Parts: sequence; C-alpha cells; structure tokens
Amino acid sequence: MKLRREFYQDNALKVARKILGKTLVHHTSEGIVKGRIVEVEAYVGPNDKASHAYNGLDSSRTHIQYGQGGYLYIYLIYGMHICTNIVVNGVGKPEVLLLRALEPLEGVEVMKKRRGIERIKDLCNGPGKLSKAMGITKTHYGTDLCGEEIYIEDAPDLEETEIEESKRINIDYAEEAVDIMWRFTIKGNSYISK
DNA sequence: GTGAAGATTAACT
DNA sequence: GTTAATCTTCACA
Repeated sequence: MKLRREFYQDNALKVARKILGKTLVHHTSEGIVKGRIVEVEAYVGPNDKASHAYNGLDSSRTHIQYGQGGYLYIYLIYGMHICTNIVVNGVGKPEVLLLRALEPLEGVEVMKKRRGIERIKDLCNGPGKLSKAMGITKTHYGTDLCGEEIYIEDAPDLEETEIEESKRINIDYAEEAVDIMWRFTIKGNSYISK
C-alpha cells in the first residue's frame, strides 16, 4: 500500500515520527530495491539555521521545498555524495526530512553491486551511501513520491517507546540549532548510521 | 566571473 | 581522531 499525498502534508516533526519503519521503494532498470527507513533528520526552514531554506532562501536548489509535500529534494554534497530528502508540509512551508539510514529489504544484490561492497550493514547506514545503494541521483530531484518509480510503502506505526530522538549530526556551523533534537531513529536498530 | 564552504565517506595515523 | 577527495551552489563584484 503506497502512502498517499496526505501523509506528507503535515509538519516535519510529526511526519518524521510516522515515517520511521516505512519502506522506501525504487523501481530501476536493474530491478526493484526496497529499504526500511530507520533514521531521519528534520530540517524545518526558514527558522532552522541548518536548513538550506534558512531565512526564506528560495533559490533554484531549494525551490522544491516550497511546493507541496511528497516530492524528492536531492542535492550533491562535498562534490561526491548524494543526499536524499523528502519534502513535507504544504505550499510555502520549506520543511524536509533527510533520509540518513535504511535497512535493506529487497534488491540487496543490486545494492551490493552499486556500492561495490559485501557487508549488508554498510550498504545504507549514511545519507550518501543509501542514495547510491538505492540508485538515486540528481536526476530524481523533484520526483513525485505519489508516482510509480519511487514511493513509500505503508507499514504499521511504531510504538512511542521504539522511537529515539537525538541531536542532528555534522551541522556544527548551525550555531544554536545544533542542540535541537531533530534526529529520529528506531531504538536498537543496527542499521542506523555511526 | 571568482571564491569559499559544505546535511559525507573512506582511508589513513 | 584527522584528512583528502571533489564540484555544486551561493554571495559578491
């Protein structure tokens, strides 16, 4: 069962809790790959210094964030890694969720081939890694998650006690925003990033 | 047109 | 723990 548009039309912190445990699906020419979402971070612009949309910045890169939820926001970081984000909330609300880690479920052989490694636990335990393993590239910027190529499959909601909140990672430049607990993980899952 | 910095990763010491 | 790899984007002129 594919998640509908309504799922994404809510504030980032709520959607982050709901999206944990759901399954990201990508239909590619090499086969179908699926991964369970076990770690996300919320970026709530324009008041979040760590967000690319901080201070209401609406450039060609961030523009997709201002549209309605349920679309992919993709960008290249450090010249070599792809980061995959999901736009949430309504028009005029630049809020996104950064996918930080997945638990590989299907198409594991394809992931191994793309990543060039064998250890399953290392396939998707980081933003750049999961993007490569899932076959997501810059060309997927703006892809509609309510379409057929990439979407999220529904799964039962997790118990509150299974969700762990913590500080976000690698945003030291964001001053006071570094202490906000906007990273959400599934407690005890061994596929989350280091 | 130019320059600085980054929501990371892997391979070091 | 430290560092190189590598290129897009933004801010300014």
